[in-house]
Amino acid sequence: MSKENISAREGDTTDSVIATPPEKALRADAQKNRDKLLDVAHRVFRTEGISVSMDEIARRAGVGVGTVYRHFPTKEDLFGAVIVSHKARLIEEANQLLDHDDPGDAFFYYFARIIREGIANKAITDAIVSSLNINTGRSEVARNFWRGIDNLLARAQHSGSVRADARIEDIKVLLIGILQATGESGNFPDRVVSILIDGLRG
Amino acid sequence: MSKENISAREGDTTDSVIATPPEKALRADAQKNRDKLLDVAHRVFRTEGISVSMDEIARRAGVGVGTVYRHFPTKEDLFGAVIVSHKARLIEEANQLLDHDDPGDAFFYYFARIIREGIANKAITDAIVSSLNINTGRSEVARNFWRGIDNLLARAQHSGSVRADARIEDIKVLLIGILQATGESGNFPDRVVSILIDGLRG
Amino acid sequence: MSKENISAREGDTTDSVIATPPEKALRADAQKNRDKLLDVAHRVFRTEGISVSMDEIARRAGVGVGTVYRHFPTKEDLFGAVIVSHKARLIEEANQLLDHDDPGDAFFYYFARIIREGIANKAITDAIVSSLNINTGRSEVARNFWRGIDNLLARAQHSGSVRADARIEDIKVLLIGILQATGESGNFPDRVVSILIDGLRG
Amino acid sequence: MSKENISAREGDTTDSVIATPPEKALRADAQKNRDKLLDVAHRVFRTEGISVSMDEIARRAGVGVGTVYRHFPTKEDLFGAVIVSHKARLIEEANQLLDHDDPGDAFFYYFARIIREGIANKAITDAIVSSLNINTGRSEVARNFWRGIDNLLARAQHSGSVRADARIEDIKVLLIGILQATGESGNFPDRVVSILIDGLRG
DNA sequence: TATGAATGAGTTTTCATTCAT
DNA sequence: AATGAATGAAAACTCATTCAT
Repeated sequence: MSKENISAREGDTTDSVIATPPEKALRADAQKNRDKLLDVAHRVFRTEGISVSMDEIARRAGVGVGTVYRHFPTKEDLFGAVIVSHKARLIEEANQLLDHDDPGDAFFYYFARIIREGIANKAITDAIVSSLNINTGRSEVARNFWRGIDNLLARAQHSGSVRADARIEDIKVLLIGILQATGESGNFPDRVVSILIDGLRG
Repeated sequence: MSKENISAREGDTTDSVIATPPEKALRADAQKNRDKLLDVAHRVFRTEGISVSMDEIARRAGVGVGTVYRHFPTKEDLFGAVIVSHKARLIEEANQLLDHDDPGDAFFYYFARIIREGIANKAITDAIVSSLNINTGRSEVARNFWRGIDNLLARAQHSGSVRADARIEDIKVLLIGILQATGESGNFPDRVVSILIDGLRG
Repeated sequence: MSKENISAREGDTTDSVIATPPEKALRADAQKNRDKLLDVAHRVFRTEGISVSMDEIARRAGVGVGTVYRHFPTKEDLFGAVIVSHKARLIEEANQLLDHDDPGDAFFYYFARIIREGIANKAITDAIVSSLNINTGRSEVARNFWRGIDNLLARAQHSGSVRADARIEDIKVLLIGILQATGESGNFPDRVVSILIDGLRG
Repeated sequence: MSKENISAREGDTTDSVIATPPEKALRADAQKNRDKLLDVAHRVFRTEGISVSMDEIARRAGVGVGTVYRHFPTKEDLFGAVIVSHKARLIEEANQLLDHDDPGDAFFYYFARIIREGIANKAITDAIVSSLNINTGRSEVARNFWRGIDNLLARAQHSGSVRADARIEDIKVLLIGILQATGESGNFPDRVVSILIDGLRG
């Protein structure tokens, strides 16, 4: 598997999916704060894990805690929002990969892609990991995220590149597992990914 | 991989290694409390993870916190004690598997075995996970645990049953990953294990 | 020794040094709480010593423990704050006494002054006592405090009013000793001070 | 002041006064435990201060905590007992000094003697220090201890060697003060004692 | 009588969440 | 709307004292 034979969209960060806030439109300054908070939360959750205090997040975002709570009534909500924004980006990428010539390459590339993203950004790992819990998908985005992979998987299986018995749940487990296990190191685990992909081949 | 062609010791729980309490013999009542505490800690760590408070453990064991601390001076100590008893059992099993006829079967069986144990007991998962971080192995038991797998791995690679480029670190990542990923479900992830094992074959 | 021939500032409590709160201006309510806390801590440390719990201080101040910790992240910090305010006042006074006409009177007055302060406030005693142990002076304030006395001592010795062999360490011991010994009583020990001063005369 | 011109009884440790336990006669083994406990408590209070736990004392004495509490119903009681045994020895010495030729020497020697003892043995310091609190003397021994000094003081004042206005309370404060202040150092504070004695001269 | 296991209130400190300014 | 001060329920751990063995 190589991502070279794929029209890679490395820096593609069109947040079109995130842009839609839950409720009504926010005032400009409120939206700015919300973005700032998500941005800070991303960085902070990535480096420190979910254990950072809300005060710390508020401090780094340069706002009061009250403001954090205005936007995210619960710490879990903030964390969830971080998850969502990351997933949105990846969902888009999955959709584009559906058009790729080689279904096997597309799937394996995406599989490795997610791991790569997660390694480089603990927030994504957290996002994916926690999306297991919200399993059936409390959020639309979480559902879409896994559906994106599922589509690539189905196509790859249909083409015979991926073993027929693999299910999306298994992919979930593999991804979540490897992401959590390598989360701290920061290095892409080539051999391990290679093992997983070989195990997945049809 | 099939565990059937192995003199399986599924229920084998000979705790010969664990049975030896650290110090001298305890008074009857103290021993009863210590056992009760370990028992409660097992169950509680398994279901709720290590986040349970010592007060909660004391409450469920029907003793005062002071008693918990008399037996286990630190929460880490209590957690460690729970872990050690499990690991000790697994280590013993690994050593016995070194004598098995088919090195490949032995390794793959043990690989699955650990996952099975971890699935059944969150404490084991936590233990294995934390032993990765302390990498070189602060504790003798942790070192022995990984050494046991490494021995089986080397033998299986030598016989050609496992791919030559796999290293013990990769096995760690795979185990830790899958254990964390499936920890909540409680079911043995047959297909996922099959994928991993296929990916590991020589 | 007589403090009468000195422009005595018995009640002089110009807190010019203390008056400046550490950081920025606090919100009205926060400042009120901070003041209340310092006030309570003063009284409580004075009467009960530093063994009082933070909960107790919070309770007496009519605030939650969290509030105490917001203002003083550590018990030591709270204690330190109480102390600093007292020492700051005494340091200033020592500096002013350096200008006094009679070096002997100045020294003896200050010597008695400190005792008087310590008698009236157990926190000061504790502070002075603890500043002995940290000998070289962990805190700037502690160093300045003793330097203030040392300056007065040197001047008095040079003028022949105080025995030449006395060293600042001796003064420390005498002050600390008498403060601790009379701490509980609450009365100024006239005769004892007189004895000490006679023993110190040149 | 010199102790050389006095028939010094440096090692004199006849505990005749202590030997009388509060209640009835104890069984031999019980008495042995009581002695052991006092011995340990002496050493331990001296070096660690009153903050040592009862468990620690029991451990060092090689008995169970229960035994400690059988002999001393309260930690305070144990501490009190330590105090008493030390005072008893000093009381005897004071009584013998009443026969000394030079009343001034006798008093000053005893004064220094107590300091010396206290410096060498924090338990004594604690004993004397805490006897201030039990002021009027909850215990007979405490009363006798101070009466011993008072007798020496009166005789010295009558002979004109000690200033007439000094009272036993002042001596208390001076002793307690210097003992507490130099307690940690372990060195006899020559200059400070010299200052005190000069201040006390008639 | 001795032992040491058990107790549990109390200690310092943290942090998600609420609410007055 | 934003702020950040206040809250108080934990959490881990200690230790004087009691009591079953």
